[in-house]
Amino acid sequence: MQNSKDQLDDIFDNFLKRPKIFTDREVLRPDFIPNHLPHRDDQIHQIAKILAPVLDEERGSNIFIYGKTGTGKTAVVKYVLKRLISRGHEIGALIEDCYVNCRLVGTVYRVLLKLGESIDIKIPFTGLATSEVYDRFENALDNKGVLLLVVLDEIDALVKEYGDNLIYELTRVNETLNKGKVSIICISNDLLFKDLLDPRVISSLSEEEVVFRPYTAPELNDILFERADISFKDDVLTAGALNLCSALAAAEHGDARRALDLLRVAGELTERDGDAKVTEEHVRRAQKKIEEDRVVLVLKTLPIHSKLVLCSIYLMKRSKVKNAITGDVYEVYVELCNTLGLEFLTQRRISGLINELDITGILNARVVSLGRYGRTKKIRLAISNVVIKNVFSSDPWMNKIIDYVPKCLLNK
DNA sequence: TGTCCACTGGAACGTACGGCTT
DNA sequence: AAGCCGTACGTTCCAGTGGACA
Repeated sequence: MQNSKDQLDDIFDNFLKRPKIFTDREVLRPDFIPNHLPHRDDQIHQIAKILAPVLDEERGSNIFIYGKTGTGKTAVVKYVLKRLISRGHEIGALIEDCYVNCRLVGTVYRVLLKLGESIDIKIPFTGLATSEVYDRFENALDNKGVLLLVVLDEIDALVKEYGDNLIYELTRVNETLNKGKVSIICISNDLLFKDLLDPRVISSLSEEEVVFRPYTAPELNDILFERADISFKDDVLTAGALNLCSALAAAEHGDARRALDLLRVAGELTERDGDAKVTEEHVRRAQKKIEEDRVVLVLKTLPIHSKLVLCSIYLMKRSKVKNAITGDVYEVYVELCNTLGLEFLTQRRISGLINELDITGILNARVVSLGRYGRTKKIRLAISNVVIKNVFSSDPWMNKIIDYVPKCLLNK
């Protein structure tokens, strides 16, 4: 006991004595909005000009913003809106904004709920018809006479799932309201997203379009340099580490979020090791750690049947089955369910779950035709056996079957 | 060249649940 | 309490299909 106390004291002492790396690590978080956004002056000015009429309490044009992840779309919009709203409030204009990430919020109903919250109306999180929520929102907006700037981020996710009805209704609000007004700013990662929209929606929504090109490696370097300056202590970050972060992120379609993540995690690893400087080696380890952490999180939070499907493919790979196809995976899956005494789902459902696992990047599933042996999916694990074994060994259900040898594989 | 396999994937529908309005 | 609503998760049905094989 004495021994472990001494060890603990050592750990705490070392922690307190370690070289300090960060002055403010929050600056490197993806949702931090800095006071200066390098290489985005054009977009900032463009959006500001489009929205400026709002200060006269006139409706600004709707805006459509495109660009891949980590190109600064969200940061720029939030930055401009913050400045615009505060200026508006200075001169007593009735302007409010509401930012909604459609992918996180998930459904049309909940988007409306968020919009309602932003103008202080209370809407129950379930129980009402969507049209009722819409009416309440519209009435409240008109009563208050507010000009609302609605930002619908990752709008492509919502439209793919539920269609463009919400956008259509919102673009029409201004026709029915007397006092209140709405300006819509849609942000999409998907450049082909417009094809999904009704022509009427496109015409009213695309009054103005702003495109965000990916950052180049030198541009990423500038961004990282500015952030590192306020987040790291002096002389802690080596130039090599910073350059490597930009280069790695530039290779991944110029994703600034990715670059900042790399830098933050590299700093955290340096701190944990008690090292004095962040080096290229720390950045390389950070890259590995980010990917591993993502995979482990996905694996742990998978629903039980998805875990069973994944486990089936894992067991097949371990039994040296060369090409896992849907029908065989299903056979193993059913056997695992029976072993655990669980009800099994239909093959149609499992086919869908395999597609979902493919999207997360844990699997590669490719539709192939085997001629007269039919059409199916060839399925491969995209992560190592070791990771699956480790994660599933600590899962109360999966650890019962992680070493199981499926009988249906014995004669294959 | 036509057949036919083993699925794929869209669509409609069912069920359970929490929670609203009346 | 009854009736309705949105959401999540699943089933059932079925037309469609790429390409090996006879």
